[in-house]
Formats: sequence, structure tokens, C-alpha cells
Amino acid sequence: MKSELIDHLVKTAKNIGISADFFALEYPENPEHGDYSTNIAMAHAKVLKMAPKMLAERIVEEFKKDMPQSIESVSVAGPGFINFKVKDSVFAESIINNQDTKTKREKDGNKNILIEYTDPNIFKAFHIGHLMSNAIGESLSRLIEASGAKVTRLCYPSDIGLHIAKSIWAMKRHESEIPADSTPIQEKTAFLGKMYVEGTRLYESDELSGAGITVKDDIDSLNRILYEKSSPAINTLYEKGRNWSLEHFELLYKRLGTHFDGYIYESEMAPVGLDIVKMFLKKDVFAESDGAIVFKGEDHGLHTRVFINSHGLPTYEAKEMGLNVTKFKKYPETDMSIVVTASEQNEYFKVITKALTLIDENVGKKTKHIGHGMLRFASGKMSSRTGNVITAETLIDDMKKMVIERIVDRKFAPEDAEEVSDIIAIAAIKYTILRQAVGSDVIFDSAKSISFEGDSGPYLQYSVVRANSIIEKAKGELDLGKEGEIRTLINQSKVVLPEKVGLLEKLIVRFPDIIERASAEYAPQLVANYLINLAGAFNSFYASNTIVDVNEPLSPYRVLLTKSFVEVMSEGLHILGIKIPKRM
RNA sequence: GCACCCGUGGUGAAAUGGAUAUCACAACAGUCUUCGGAACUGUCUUUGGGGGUUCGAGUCCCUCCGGGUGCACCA
Repeated sequence: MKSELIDHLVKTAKNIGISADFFALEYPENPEHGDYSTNIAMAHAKVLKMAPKMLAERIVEEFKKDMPQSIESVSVAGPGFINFKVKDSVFAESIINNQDTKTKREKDGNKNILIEYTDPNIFKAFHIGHLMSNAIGESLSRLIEASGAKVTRLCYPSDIGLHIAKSIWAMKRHESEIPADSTPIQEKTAFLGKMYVEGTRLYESDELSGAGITVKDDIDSLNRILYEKSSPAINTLYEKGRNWSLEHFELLYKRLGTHFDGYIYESEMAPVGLDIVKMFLKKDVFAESDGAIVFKGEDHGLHTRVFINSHGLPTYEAKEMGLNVTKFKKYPETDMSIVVTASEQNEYFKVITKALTLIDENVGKKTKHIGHGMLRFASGKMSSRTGNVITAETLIDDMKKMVIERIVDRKFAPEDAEEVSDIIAIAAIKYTILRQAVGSDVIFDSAKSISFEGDSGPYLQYSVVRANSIIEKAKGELDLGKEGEIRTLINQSKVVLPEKVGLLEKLIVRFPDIIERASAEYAPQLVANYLINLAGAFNSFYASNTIVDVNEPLSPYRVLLTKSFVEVMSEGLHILGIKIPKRM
């Protein structure tokens, strides 16, 4: 109904000599203003030297000459808005046909999108910052898929670099404490985390490591050994830790409901990046400075960064060159390559993107960085360097304990309670992350900050679970025919449509629009906001109407409406990466 | 010091330059012996200060104040 309205509005505008190439058709916040509203008169009044209200009247007059069937009334309001009221029957029909609730997928149908997110570091804890990156990246992936594009999910685990050298240096010191292979994976990676903290602490101190060498120097040379893979003993430790970390990450991905189509490892990108930087050093993209090879960002209004350090090793920056060039080699059909990281890296990525553009314009232009906010605590910044970290697993498990307490009286079998509480705990966390703008910080003062009421993931889950249970009940009591028979039932007056529809119908019909906009703006919070309003509308509807009632002529319609709600809610929650339990 | 980002009820957030700034939590007052109360209804309290652009500014520009992040060999 929206496209019909836009077409007619554009036609109307042309008839009275307005180009109509810029205007907005929006949903008024105040429902009394109608179902759609446009600022077309205000937007063009100045150019035409007319009072906005007069122009609006003129447009309305012309619009009414050949009004689309679906429109009930048009009026001018306020400073010159034109408000449209859609016939209630159109909404009711939409619910019946269930056409308008299906997301349109043609638009980006041919696009191929790469999206890189999560990027954990082996030997280090998978902390809630990674969880945040993962929740956002996965949701963006699903959102882009919902708009019809083909999405390839990439993960770029960090498996080389100074942080690993620090960890392995500490591991060597504690060789006798290295866990056996039969140890649970959580204990093995916890050991690695401790090694990293110790290595970092001593790297930053002035302590000596043996014969007059500082720990720092010792770790730096170990780093070189790692890059060169020149010591079999070190390689063994490295492989052990690497496998433990990667194994643990896979378990987490599964638990979080995410997966990757491809992995590119930082260690693979080290030689590739090194070659690229050296090649473009000759072409003057990079410059030598104090024994290092740098990119002079100042020439482009940015800041200078080191790409190859004075030991001749590639830094993260050089590897990033290799990574982004490699992505387009591996996936040549790519229309856009998105990289999701914490917003701490926003400035860094501007430099990276500029350098990439100079190396390969196509790659640079198609690479887009999205910075997400951080998880913050009252106690200060979380840091995996000092060991002041909350791991993703700890957070989920803490939430899970709260959920289990909550459902003790629901008589779940132990395995079911386990599964349901996991789904709910993860929903609570993901929703808290996704309900707000991607770039802004999420503040976790305590686990208590995640409520299960009102604006929360579990509230959304609860509303669908309850709706599903009503549909189950209806199956035994009402005859709704089979697929495709509803039209017949309407003709036989077995299904009666309401004369007036409410907010619920109007919101359901709006869903494809929400997806389109959220996807275009990379804004999952628009979906989250919409769903919370939708759930509220359903719960109000539920509270004031008896849905299943054999003596109520509108009952079949209400069940169909409930079904539409379930469909939209399910797809919406899928986009947020939230699963729906059967019971809760 | 320089650069980038952000300041919205007591708290956490929303708002493609549009109308009376939306929602939840908290607080307070209610509903209902339900189709599953993790519910519903109502009350209460908001755009950091000052200029400017615009028919119209929480949104754009300038400035001040406050906060965050980043600025060479970490990732």
C-alpha cells in the first residue's frame, strides 16, 4: 500500500508542476495524524514561493481527483503536513493475505556482502567485548540477508604477534603446570589467559630474564622466533595453545548461534602484508622513518602509523593490508566488505582505509568499517592485559543462574531447564547490546542491569511463546481451514473481518519497511525498538480481547492476527540472533 | 596538546531536519480467581550553557562546559 501511495503522490505532484524528487513519506508519531504523512508541500513551498499550507491544499485537491482505493481520507494539518488515513479494511485484508508481512527481497538480491566480526585473540580470553562484536556482527549479517543480499561471514582470529610471544614466554616458565590434554577446555584456556597476564606484566616491568637481558628483550626475540617458526620446541607450545583456543571459540560460536563461512588467520596475512607494504614503499605510499616503515597519515589529515617495525616485522597495520586485499582475491564478486570492530579503532581504520585506497582503489572504496561501542563497568575499563576481564562465558553463566532461579516453579525436566535458561540468558544479553545504536557504549554495572521485564529480550520471547500457546489452543476449538482456504471461509462468513483495526495490525504491516531501513542503515536497534513496540501492542491486544472463543464471530480473525504476529516476531528475533524457546 | 565521538526525565535508551520529544526501568496508584502475571491500565519527572542557519533544530554550523576514545614501532 505504501508504494501505491508514493506513486500516486509523485503523479499528483507532477500534475501540478512539482518535480517531487525530494520529500519524505513517514509514519507520524501521533496516530491521530493518520497512517502516513508527507512534508512534500513544506519541502517545495519555498521554491514555488507559496505558503506551505496553500500548496498542501492544492496537492490534496489534485490528489483526491483520482484517489487510490486503499486511502480513506487525506487532510492538511499543522504547518503544511499532508496526512493520509488508510482504510481499516486494507489492514485487515493484509493480515489475511499475509502478503505485506513478507519481507521484500528483490532489492539487494544480487549483492554479495562480506562481513568480518568477532576477531578473537588466541591465548587470550574470549571476553564480553568479543561477545558484543559477535552479537552485532551476527545481527548485521542476518539483517543484510533479510534485505536479500548474499552474506559471507568471516572471522579473522589473531594468532600471531607480541601478545602470543608474551603468553608463550610465560608458558615456558611454567612448563610443569601446562594442563594435560584430558583437562576440560575451559581450564586449558584459563591457563593461557593467566600466562598472557603474567607475560604482559613482566614485559612492562624492568625485570631481568637470565643473563642481563630484560624480559622485554627476551619476549621481543621470542616474537621474532614465532614469526620465523625457527624453534620446534616453541612451535609445539604455540600449536598446543592455538588449538585449545580455537576449539574453545568454536564451542562459544555454537552456543551463541553464530557461525563463519571463512577464517583468515593473522599469521597467514603477515607475509602477505609484508610484501604489499614493501612493494608500495617503492611506489611512495609508505615511507621509512627511524628504521620503521610508516604511512604518513598527516598528508591526508590523519595520523602516522607504523606498518613494519624496526625489527622488520609486520605490525597489525601491515597485516590488515594483506587481509583486505586477500578478501577481494578470495571473493572477487564482493560488492562491499564490512569490518566490525570496537570503536576504539575508528581513527585507526580511517588510516587503514586511506592506505588501502592508495594500494587498490577498488578495495579501499568497497571496504567499510563499523565501530561498535564498548562494554563499560562502574569499576573502569575492562582489560585483558591486566586480567581484569569478564569472559563471555562467565557473563552468560551468571545470567543463566538467574534464569534458572526464575523458572524453578515451572516444572521443567533438568535438560529442558538447561536448554531454556541458556536461550533466555543469551537473549537477555543480546537484546541489551542490540537495543541501542551500534556505536554507543553499553553500561553493565552489574548483572542486575539486565532486567527480564519490559524492554528486554525475555519479554519479547515471552510474548511469542504465549502467542504460540494460544494458537495451539485455537487448533482444538476453531476451524480455520487449511492453507489457502481462508478466502472461502470469509465468503461463507466463517471468518469475519473487523470494521476497526488497532495498532497491532498497523505495526505488523510496517515490518518490511523497518527491515529495509534498518538494513540500509546497518541499524539493528531499529528492529529491536520495533519489536518491543510490537510486543507491547500484542500484549495490550491480548489483555483486552478474548482471542479463542467459539461464540465470538471475530475469533478466527484474531487467531490469524496472532499468527501474523508470531511470524513477524519470529523473523525479527531471528535478525537479532535470539532464539525462541518452546516453553519458558 | 591535537584529532574523532558523545552529552535527552532519578536510571538506561529512542527519535530518516518535522507536528504536543517516544519507550522501558525505578517510584506511586490501580486491573485481573487469565487464553501462560516474565501481563495490562494510569500518574510522575526530560533535549548541558550561549549564539547562528531554517518555514521548522535533540538532530546542521560556531563557541563554551562536561565525559569518552585515539594519537609510531601492541592487536
